Amino acid sequence: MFPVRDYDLGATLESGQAFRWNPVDGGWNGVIHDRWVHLRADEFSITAEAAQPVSDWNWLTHYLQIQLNLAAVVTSFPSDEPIRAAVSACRGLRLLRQDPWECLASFILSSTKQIVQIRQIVSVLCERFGEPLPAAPQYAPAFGFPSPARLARASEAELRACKMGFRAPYLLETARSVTEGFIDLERLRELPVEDARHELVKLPGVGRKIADCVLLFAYGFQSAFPVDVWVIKALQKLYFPRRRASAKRLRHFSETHFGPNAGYAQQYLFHYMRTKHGKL
DNA sequence: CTCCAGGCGCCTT
DNA sequence: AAGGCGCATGGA
Repeated sequence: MFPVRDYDLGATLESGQAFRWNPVDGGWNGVIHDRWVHLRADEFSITAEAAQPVSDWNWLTHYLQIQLNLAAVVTSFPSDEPIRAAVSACRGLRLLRQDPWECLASFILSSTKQIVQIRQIVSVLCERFGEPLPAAPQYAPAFGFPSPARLARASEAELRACKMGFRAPYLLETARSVTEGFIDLERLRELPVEDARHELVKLPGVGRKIADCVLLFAYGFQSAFPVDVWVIKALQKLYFPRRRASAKRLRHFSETHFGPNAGYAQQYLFHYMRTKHGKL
């Protein structure tokens, strides 16, 4: 059990940054670095149940970013009305610190897909290509996220059979690039964010948006600001309600307005737009 | 039925 | 530099 304040576990796990958390029994089942875990939360703490005895929970607390000072992050936001409304409506929403390969592969599969569909594709991919993992017996079987080497050995047809459509060759080529050492995902941690982004967008199927998702959700570069259709809607509606702003204008605004934790602000705007503000 | 979804790559201007 | 289009698949 981990004491936490101001942590909305459900919003965090289901806000479209990770795709493998399933709500069960008032909590969530998921897999972190090949370890099955059941999480539940109350007002003051998060409780974890693993399949096997755990002596060091660092993998979990790091993933959940339990030690992060959220108040300090929120204080760094600009004090304008839209971001205040988003923060107020999504109190306790956090950013996870995910595995780079799983995050990269998942977001390659995300383009022009709804979150529910991304979850479905990733689920089938893990069942077919991931390693079976020990899980608590009363729950569904668990699988690890397939390694780059395993997916590199798959055929494009096998991947297409997971319903990923035209994204299959992108995932396959990227898995091969990682396996063959064309890109070193661990080394990106040590690079400046611009250099890490430059490396990521070399991969097929990885443009600016998906690269920024990986930089933000896996590597913790909190200045990375993924601009997708929802964020464009949010920026347009909340910050430029009168005139239509070009994509370039919105991008420039996103890079200059939100400060050092812009990526965190982005997640609030994204979640606010999707859940609370969506029908406007 | 049509429209569009946490885009990207490639082709025109 | 900026904009248009096709790409699979399946909900709404």
